[in-house]
Amino acid sequence: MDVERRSTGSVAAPATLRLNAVIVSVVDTTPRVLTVRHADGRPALPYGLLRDDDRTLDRALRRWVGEQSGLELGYVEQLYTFGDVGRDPDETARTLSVAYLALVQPTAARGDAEWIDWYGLLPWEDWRAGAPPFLDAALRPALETWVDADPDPACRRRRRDRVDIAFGVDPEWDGVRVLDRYELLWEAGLVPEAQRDRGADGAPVPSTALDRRWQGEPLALDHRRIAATALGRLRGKLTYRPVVFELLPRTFTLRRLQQVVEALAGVSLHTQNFRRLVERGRFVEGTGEFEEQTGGRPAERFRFRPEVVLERPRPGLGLPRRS
Amino acid sequence: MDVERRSTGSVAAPATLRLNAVIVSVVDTTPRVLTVRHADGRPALPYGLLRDDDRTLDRALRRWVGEQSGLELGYVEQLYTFGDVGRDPDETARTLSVAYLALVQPTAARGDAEWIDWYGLLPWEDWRAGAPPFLDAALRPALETWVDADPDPACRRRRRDRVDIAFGVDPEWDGVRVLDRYELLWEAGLVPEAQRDRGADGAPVPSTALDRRWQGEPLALDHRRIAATALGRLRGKLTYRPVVFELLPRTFTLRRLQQVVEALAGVSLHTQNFRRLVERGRFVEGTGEFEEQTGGRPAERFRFRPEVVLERPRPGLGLPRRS
DNA sequence: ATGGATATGCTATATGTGAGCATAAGCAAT
DNA sequence: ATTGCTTATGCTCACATATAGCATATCCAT
Repeated sequence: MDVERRSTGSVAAPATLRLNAVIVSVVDTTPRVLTVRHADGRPALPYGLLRDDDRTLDRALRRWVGEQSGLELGYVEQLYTFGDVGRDPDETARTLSVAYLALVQPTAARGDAEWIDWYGLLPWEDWRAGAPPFLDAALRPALETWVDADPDPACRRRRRDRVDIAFGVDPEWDGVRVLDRYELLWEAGLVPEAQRDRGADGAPVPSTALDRRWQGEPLALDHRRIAATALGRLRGKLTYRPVVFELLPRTFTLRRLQQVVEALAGVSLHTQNFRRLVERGRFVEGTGEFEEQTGGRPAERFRFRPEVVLERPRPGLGLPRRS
Repeated sequence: MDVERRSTGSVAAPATLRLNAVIVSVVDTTPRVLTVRHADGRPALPYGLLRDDDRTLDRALRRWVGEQSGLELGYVEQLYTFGDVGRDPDETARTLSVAYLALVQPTAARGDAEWIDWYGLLPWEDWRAGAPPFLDAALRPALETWVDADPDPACRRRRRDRVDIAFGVDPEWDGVRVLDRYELLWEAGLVPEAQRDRGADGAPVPSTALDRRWQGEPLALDHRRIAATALGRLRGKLTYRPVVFELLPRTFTLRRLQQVVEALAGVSLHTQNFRRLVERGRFVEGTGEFEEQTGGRPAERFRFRPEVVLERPRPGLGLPRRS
């Protein structure tokens, strides 16, 4: 990128620009994210560069994802642009990443690419079997310690509020606040990245210990943060746009639809109410075909009705709680 | 920005990076956006550059907005990163803009900066006095002409669907789809920018005429598109985060709160139901003071209760329709 | 046949929303 | 003082929607 000069005389930062992709698919009941191997051996989100002949950022993304992995991306959405200094400790210049979310149907990974479990990265986000026990047993206590560690009462107060909002005790857990939670854990020094990222600055990392098992699998650089942003955004979008269907084949059973929604939302849903929502919302139409391998009563196969977006202003699958 | 080389041998595009700000305040009942004068004489969104010593993009934004206009930004949110080629016809390199939304309380503009009416840019978005009459009289017919202008029936079908979704006939008008609407008008050649932007390519601009009055005031470059993105995002956010209060002084009457919400949402609200929402949602608390200059019964002054974000998962002001 | 699993329908209750009526309390002109 | 207009505020009814169950249908494996 060109070095620009500001009229005030200071030199604009030279920067490296990247496009990052959080490519998601749901296999069985597991939401997965495509990763590649980074120089430091950790998994990382795939990235690519912008070329002169890429007319738009979206097209650039589709091009290099196709080149690298052979995947044809369907649904694509810009997530966020990350540009803090020190994101990549090996680079001398600032690295700017424009991150994208993409949804695809299950496909085999190619080359060094690998699908990993999204909840392997963010284990506290999976509430399908109820609240993860380690939340109360280990995570919240560790956060408490961090809250109390600040000498200033006002700061403690702010920390406590943030924890309460993100990890919701009094109100309830808000599935969308994935990034808030990750950032708190990072600040509290409860994920390995905190150590790594602050090594340069020499700022002290709180020593609050948290068992490795509950810290989740880290990614290279700040990529777990990007993955958290993506999960939060996707969960939000589910409720007002019919994006789930991008992850499903042309026909599917209602149970399968529910599984995929549950995988992304990270909660178990009340089946009967979910079905009512789906049918009354006219998201799908029956095909008359039936699935035989259900292990129970055969389920009808449905297909998505794209017309819903014409019929209702903000068609999304509300999430009827509980199993 | 550094010129990068990809392993495939192609040269990465040199690019210029900017930060753009959509700075919003509501004066009386008018939502306003801060503009500066661009080289071509048109108003433009203020922009600034990233410096080495800006640790984060947010900080960079706050720094140069402060330097340029003296404004201290409170609420700031990253909107979108725009990077299509040809955004700035005068630049040889691609210009990347990371756009931000910022909310401030009414403040005088400094230097060449000027506050302009947001609905001067997007007149079809203001439904506070009911549906703008020119929508049915001029805008929709012009869009119809554009829809029918495509020789391919499948394309016509897609165009019609997009128009129906964005300008909602059967379902209803969705206030959030501001960008969809602006983009359609652009594609249909119904805003002056379309002419300007496509001059270079030589692609034909549809000749569908639309009275200048209904095209809205254009901004320099693609800044009206950014302003549209901002309005849509803000309208969405209103419904699930208490951001309105960033635009209000410490105490305010419920009527004032309603005015500001109406100004942003672009609709008139049912006062009684709005009050019910606000009070039952515990967004505010009374101060016991009363406004005397109402021209009617004195109104109590209220203050925002920041605790709501602790009490409820997604506290926002639903929009009870109609006046 | 029996039990377990899945699919699917139905309903009682609570809650939320839209729309309107009614009253309270100020000001201004008569 | 009375009347009428304005804004503020309280209340209610009807209707839509969501929550949480119960109940039944239909298959498979034993």
